[in-house]
Amino acid sequence: MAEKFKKPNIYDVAKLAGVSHQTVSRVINDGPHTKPSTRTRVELAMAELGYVPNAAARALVTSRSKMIGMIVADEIFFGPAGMIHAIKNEIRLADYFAISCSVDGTSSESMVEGIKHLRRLGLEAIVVTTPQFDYSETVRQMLPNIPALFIDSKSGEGQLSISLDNFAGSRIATEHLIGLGHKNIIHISGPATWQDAEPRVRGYESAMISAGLSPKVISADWLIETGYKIGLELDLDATKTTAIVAANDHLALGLMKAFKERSIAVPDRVSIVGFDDIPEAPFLDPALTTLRPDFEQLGKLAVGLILGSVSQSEAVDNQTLYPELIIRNSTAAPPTVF
Amino acid sequence: MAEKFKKPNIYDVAKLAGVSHQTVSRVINDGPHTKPSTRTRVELAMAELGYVPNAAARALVTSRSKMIGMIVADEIFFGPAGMIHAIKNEIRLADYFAISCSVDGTSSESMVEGIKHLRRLGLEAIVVTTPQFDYSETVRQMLPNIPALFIDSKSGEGQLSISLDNFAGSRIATEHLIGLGHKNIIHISGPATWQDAEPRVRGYESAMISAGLSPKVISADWLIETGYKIGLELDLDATKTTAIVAANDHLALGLMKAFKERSIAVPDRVSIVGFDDIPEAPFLDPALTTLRPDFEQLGKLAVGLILGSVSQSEAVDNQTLYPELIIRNSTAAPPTVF
DNA sequence: TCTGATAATGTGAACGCTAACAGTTAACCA
DNA sequence: TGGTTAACTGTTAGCGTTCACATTATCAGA
Repeated sequence: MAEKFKKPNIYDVAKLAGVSHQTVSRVINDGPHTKPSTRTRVELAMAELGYVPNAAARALVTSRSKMIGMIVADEIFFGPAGMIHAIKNEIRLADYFAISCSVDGTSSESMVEGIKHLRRLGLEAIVVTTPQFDYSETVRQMLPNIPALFIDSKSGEGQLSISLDNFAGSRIATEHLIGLGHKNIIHISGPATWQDAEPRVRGYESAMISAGLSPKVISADWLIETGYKIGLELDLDATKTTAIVAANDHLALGLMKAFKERSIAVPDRVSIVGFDDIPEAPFLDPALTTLRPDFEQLGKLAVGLILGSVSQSEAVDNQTLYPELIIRNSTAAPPTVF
Repeated sequence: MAEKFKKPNIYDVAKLAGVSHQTVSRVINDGPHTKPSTRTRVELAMAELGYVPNAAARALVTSRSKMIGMIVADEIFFGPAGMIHAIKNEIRLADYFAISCSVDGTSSESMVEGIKHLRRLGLEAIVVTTPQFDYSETVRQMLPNIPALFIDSKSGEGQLSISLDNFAGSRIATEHLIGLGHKNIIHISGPATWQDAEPRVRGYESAMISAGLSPKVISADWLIETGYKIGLELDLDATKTTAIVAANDHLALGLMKAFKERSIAVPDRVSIVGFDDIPEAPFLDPALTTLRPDFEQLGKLAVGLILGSVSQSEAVDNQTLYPELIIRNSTAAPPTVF
């Protein structure tokens, strides 16, 4: 063990099994034209030597690395984290390797560094999850010749992209409130730099306008703290606001914290809907009504797309990536006063 | 672009620059003995051709892949996620590639599958973050000859391992409560299968015994739901309990939710300390006193260890991986009644 | 028993790079 | 000026695979 241990290669296996290296290669790759008896003999030899095929050598000759790169940003947030995790799992199930690289999603310099880092691996595809900015140009320039998939990217023209249906989700949430009888519903939006934020605004507006109500949007970011600050300042009575569609659960949580301090009852005085269904959501006070995205489905679709087993048009067709509305206790009918 | 595009190799660069391929190689690897003028000439040629070194070819000849594998489990939890993220970043800063593979930390079959998946890449090291079980034997058997680092692993004998000082953290938390005047303090522990849980119990017990108080532990897992259930059933008055050390923030959150429903005031009737400092902690009601681990430090230490720049004994010496106590509003002096 | 197909196996080269060494040029000092 | 050393550059081989092809074994059917 202490002395230099040389890993066995295909020739060592071949010699032990009494065949040529090419036959061993065929066994490894499930190639055709291999007699069952020789196959088992080779397999035995591989086991005995503890042989493990060398991915680098294979990659060199086939120029297929079996690796998929991932550029990820903002993975601290619940949404991105869920997506990334799901995609990684699918990549592995497809017998590929996922190599991810965290970048600062707001700095194109950091982005370039990340791509440079990944580039020499000879990736077969790349998945980019930078929810704040659109780096499709950068990626395409630095990595032409390999398919790139953008998650939650604004500009979907002529490139693989996929996203949760934020529009639909937001619309469903708003309709839920309208269905309960609310008229004055406001939306606390995510930051405009994030690609997710805008469709959530549009979904809300669309539902409001369809119901003959007038939308009102307050811009924010994704942070609990921001929700809290807004919650402290918001004058609900002036606008007769009885319900709020928050762009994510964290904003909703911040609002609730502030309302608690101000003795504004949720949902009696004001209803709140979130977005994400973070693990804490059911245990907040009150339990939060929210939208649950289907990350698993997204992962499957993503990997299907980049590996070419699903075409872009197909993906759009069975795009059942609607978030699901989970109704809990933070939403109720509006107070009768209004 | 449509027709087959052949990537330039080292010879193409050499030809364009009018040098030998070996000179190009020297430029790439910052080798010694290269005249500045030739160096720039080669660099220009590389830029012109868009040359990117092929990692597979290099790995093949040097048998150094520059890749570090990570076997991770339970990355949905805040603690593991933070560690993993930090370690990955450090790996990248060291100019290595991190390839992670998620496994089911409770199934050794899944573990074996994961290792098999990673093994053929010719990893230079492996980091194992399976907070529930100890897989050091499996890893050592399947991947002899490469250094393996275990995070939060119980059995640290003769192998690289590193962990947050859960014992110290838990002790500090308990001492904080004792310092406030509490006498009857209980601990809701994490699941025994997790390697983090036990030192937190011991830290609590140690502080209690040092103060001449008698410890009492209730076993749980990490889930909010479990904290909630325990909170619903707990008879604080019978035991005159005035403070609780929860093994993590989620348990604390569950407790608080239950206590709210039962109109048990926090911190007036009972103080609660958590562990993790999840992003939500400051915005719970009341804001949660908790312990914040230093993941960044852990990541640095981890990568230093596996790449050999830090020795195990050194690591133990400057092991400043104490979690920091963040005091918020969920802890206060005990009610005067008791 | 021979023929021609097809199944099974073997042979050499190539993938793109670096290690090891060999060779050449420049630099210095006496 | 020559000779010695250091700086620079080139040549060859080999890392462990797979690919394309060449070869041999097997087995029908006539």
